[in-house]
Amino acid sequence: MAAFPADDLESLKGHVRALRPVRRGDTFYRAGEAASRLLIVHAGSARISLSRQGGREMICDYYLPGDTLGLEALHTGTHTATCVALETTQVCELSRNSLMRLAGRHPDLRERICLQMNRALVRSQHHQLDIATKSSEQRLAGFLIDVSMRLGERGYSTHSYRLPLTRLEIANHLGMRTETLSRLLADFRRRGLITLAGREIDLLQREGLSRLAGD
Amino acid sequence: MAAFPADDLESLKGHVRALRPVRRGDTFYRAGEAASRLLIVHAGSARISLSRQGGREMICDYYLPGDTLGLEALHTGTHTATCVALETTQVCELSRNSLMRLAGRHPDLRERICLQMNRALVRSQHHQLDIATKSSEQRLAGFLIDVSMRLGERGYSTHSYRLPLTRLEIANHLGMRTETLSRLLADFRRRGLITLAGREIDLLQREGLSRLAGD
DNA sequence: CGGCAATTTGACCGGTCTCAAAGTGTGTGG
DNA sequence: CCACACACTTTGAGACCGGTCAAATTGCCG
Repeated sequence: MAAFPADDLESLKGHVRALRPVRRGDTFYRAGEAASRLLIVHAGSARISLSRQGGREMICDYYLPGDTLGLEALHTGTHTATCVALETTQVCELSRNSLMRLAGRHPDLRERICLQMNRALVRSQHHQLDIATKSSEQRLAGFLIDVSMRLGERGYSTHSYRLPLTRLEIANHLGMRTETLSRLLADFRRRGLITLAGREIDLLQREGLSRLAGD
Repeated sequence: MAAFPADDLESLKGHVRALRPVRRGDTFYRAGEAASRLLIVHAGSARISLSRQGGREMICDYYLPGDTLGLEALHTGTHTATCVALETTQVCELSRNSLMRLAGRHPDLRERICLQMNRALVRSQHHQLDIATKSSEQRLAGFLIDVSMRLGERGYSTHSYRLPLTRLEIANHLGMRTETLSRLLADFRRRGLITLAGREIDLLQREGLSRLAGD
């Protein structure tokens, strides 16, 4: 999911409104609610999740600064997922009405929106592939690399970072149990692939992890 | 994935070109190829799949008459998935150029395209959820219901139909092995939930299957 | 009708899950 | 600033689902 281009935000000036920061766990929107706006992450991070009756829930994806929240609901008008802040997070809002009005005048704006939706679709399909065909170990290695790359795109270190999700959230996102995740992390550490202290992680052997991830 | 509305096709007259039917196994496009057009299924069915080096591949979704093929590539210009006919299938093509040109003049056309992409995204996320949180049995029950509903939307019987995919393809789509699928189908039959002869299937207890599917 | 692909069935194995319990952080209120 | 409570994380033991390998059976197309 590429960042929302800065020049684009520029052209939206006057239509985008910065909201006050929210804290970890606060909800941006819930599945079933009417969707009235698009949110753009300014600082912090967020996750979207789906849930089934019965309590089972899954974190479909996570979002970093520059990413757009609420795309799933853009054209239906109703949210199909729930979006929650992962840490203290600030977003800007763009109302659906302004967006619709602007879309007519700015072909490149709607290009960008569609492009982001496109990327979300491709990401989702690849995650499907991973969950269905890879082992837990491969998925975890892939995840560590994925986070690293996305942080890298935003100018942060790709080698050493703070995990944006808790163990519970990571396990859930990868379709495994926290116990399994914990064991795998311990294993990676034992093999010298990473160092780990709480949420702080160092990728000691990117190559090794990439190879493990299996593509 | 809703069907492409008939009145919309009407308005596209002169821009949409019917292609000659292709047979089962023929490829509409491959991952990596340049994307120059959108395809709309007229008769028959198709599937899209992703693959990793190493041969592992996954069928992400399947498409029935009225569905649109190639959405994943609409804005990047390069296909990220491979699309293959499931049976003798006829599609209509709409070139990307015409589409871009038309999009300016027809706000509702781009609404529709985005809406379809939206639906594809939501479907993909839900499939993620299913693969990650449901048992093989639940996924299979859910799949049988899903096919039934999609056929129903198109005016076919929801009770009795011909499976659009082979066992291998179904298993792959659901993230399990053909052996597992075969055993589960045998089980469903033994329990009186379905009858099955080759690809012809009857859902004897929709309710039971729905309950099994778990939501 | 022959041959090959698709499907089914069986036996066994292994990766993950489940249940349980012990550690480790972390935030809040006193 | 400390201490307590509670959430998060780790570790262990055992069970089970689904995968793997192998072989028999069925079905389909030339």
